[in-house]
Amino acid sequence: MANKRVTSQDVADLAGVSRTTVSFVINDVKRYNISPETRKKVQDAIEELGYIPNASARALATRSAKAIGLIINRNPQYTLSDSFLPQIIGGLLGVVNQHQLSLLIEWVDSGRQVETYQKLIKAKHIDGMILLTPTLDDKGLKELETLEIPAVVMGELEDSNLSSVDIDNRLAAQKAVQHLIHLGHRKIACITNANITFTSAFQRLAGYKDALKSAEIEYDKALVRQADFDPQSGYDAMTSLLDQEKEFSAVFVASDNVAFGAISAVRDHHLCIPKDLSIIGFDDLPWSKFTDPPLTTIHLPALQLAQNACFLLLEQIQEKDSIVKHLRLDFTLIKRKSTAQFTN
Amino acid sequence: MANKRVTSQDVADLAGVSRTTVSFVINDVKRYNISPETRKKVQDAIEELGYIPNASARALATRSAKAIGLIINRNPQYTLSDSFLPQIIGGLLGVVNQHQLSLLIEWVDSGRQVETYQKLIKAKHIDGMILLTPTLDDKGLKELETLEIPAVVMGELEDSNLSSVDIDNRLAAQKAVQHLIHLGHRKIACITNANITFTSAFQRLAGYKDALKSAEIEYDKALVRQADFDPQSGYDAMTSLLDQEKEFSAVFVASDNVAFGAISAVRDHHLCIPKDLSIIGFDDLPWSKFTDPPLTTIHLPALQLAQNACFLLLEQIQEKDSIVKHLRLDFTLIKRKSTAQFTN
DNA sequence: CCGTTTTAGTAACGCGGGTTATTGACATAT
DNA sequence: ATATGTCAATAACCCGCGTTACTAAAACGG
Repeated sequence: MANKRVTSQDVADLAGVSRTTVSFVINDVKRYNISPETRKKVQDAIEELGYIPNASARALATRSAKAIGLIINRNPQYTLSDSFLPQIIGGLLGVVNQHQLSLLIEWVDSGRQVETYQKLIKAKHIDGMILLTPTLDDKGLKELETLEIPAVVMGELEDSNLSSVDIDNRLAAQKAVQHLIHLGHRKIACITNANITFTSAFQRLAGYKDALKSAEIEYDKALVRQADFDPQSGYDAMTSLLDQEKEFSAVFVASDNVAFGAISAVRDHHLCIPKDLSIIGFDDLPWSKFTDPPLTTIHLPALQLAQNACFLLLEQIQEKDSIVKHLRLDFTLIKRKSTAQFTN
Repeated sequence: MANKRVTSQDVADLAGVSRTTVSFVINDVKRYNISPETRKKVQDAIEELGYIPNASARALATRSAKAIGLIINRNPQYTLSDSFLPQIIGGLLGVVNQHQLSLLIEWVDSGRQVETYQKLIKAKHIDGMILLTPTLDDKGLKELETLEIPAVVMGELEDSNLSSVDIDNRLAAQKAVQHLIHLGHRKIACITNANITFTSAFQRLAGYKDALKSAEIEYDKALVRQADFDPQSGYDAMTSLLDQEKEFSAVFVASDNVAFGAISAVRDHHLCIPKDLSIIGFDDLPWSKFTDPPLTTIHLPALQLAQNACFLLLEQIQEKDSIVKHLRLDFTLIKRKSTAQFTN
């Protein structure tokens, strides 16, 4: 490289002051008053040399990385079709940039969560982390609690000491299914968004059951399928439902992404939505209003969830003894055209 | 924090050796032979203390950050509905993890690219960067060339010294439109994927023109609209096309995401795809086969593009004088159900 | 005019780890 | 027995910056 590195010493030399003074100017240390003239001299020198402090050196000296990590707890293949991720990243980047931080993305192999979390934090690559799509069987999360590491989970955990941000998945799912019930449906199938080791899948399924129970409809296992995040799994699940004898007039699909595949399967069975079959989704992805028919769904404030997760995390990082919080944001039932009154 | 930091000195003390030896063991420095016994002692000590080297200190000493950056050159709002981003991140994470690196995500405000690039590199936050969705008017890119910074562009640039990875957008677009022409269509509209300051939009539009030209069809500006990445803009563009007098029997939409909105608009005009109107997309997103009707499109190997971009970047980082390369991966025309023979 | 306080700026150390030059111990050659 | 050459391990310095403790000069008060 032709352009050799510029250090704060170079700035100091050019400005005719000490390195300490340069540091004071840069970090705007109030306690030590430095005269306007020297301040100006330093700033000019910085400008002239195009000096930018070395992040690693800074991190080393201050013991803080000025970075947070987004931890994706899934096999990458699932991530590929995740229409949710961009929104989360967008939300995080907004906040992170505002605070002059960096965003690191990592994905952890299921089964080696503990090591990965430890490595990230101990290496001081990041000051804290935001955990995506937690699973019930993640032993790493338990470990995290004891490690006293700043962390926020995007999702709901039962009796955990980790802060979390999410909507009330269970309640939202219940509302979704109740919407179907209000429309007169009694035989309601369910396709989960994922394997029920994922807490979101578990809770949405629980909400489905709640709704049935409160309407005194018997839960029928034969009407439930587990999908796997992507449209293809939704297609397969719906096909499986339609190919069996069981009758049903509506389906609660616990993710729009999955629902998209499910709708396609319905079409291939030459059934009409919502005439023959009502479908309600979950997530309200950016394209959900453009499906055919436009998808009735639960709107989930993805951007705000991400932003709030970030705020919570920053709070934790700054004050070491901040309280654990479980934020619940509001969801909305968006009625579009994929659900209709039950007609026999 | 209860758990105080473990340094290499602690390891050295426990193992009864010097810090230097610990370093040699960790980095497996071949030149200095250390006896199996001491190696074992050190490794045991590392294990016992759960020692993990501090990333910042390491970066400082080695002058390499062990991290690369993914630079998103767009306003975050556009990113939110980008079905492409997860695939790119997935591809990058795979390679990056394999090489024990970290992935940083940044987005740059248009207009301040230069500062942002400089800041990232000079601060040594990252060793190199991958630039997404370049625009023709990005002065920062020109600057990058002179800075001799490891960088790879995902996209095509004309006469640039920066390495790049992409498909041949222009040719692919041409093939797409030719497919329509082969089906007998002559009046073919076009909706770009984005503003044509984005090179991908510019080139796909150029391919569209190429195809028309080689079939001796006159280019008609009235049949062209610019979209803006997301389905909504596709909906608006298609609506605008349909609402004017001009006739057309097919549309080339330069992005599936945009096409998705466009299809919705067609439906709202009570037209049938492909009977009344053929549509061909571009990108082949994970859900494109589930649209109604399944979308004929250009498949773009997103994962491989990302992986190759990463490989190229790593090469550049390792050997400082590696040659500039412009990789062109293959695309495929995926014929599904949204295009049909022209019938008057 | 001299002690005291304030102000402006600096020397020096530490953050944690990579790396070079050097040492001392031991084996080999003369 | 002395010189020469390995080998294993280490002392010491460097990376670039933050920060504490200290100093010299100026301002102040009586």
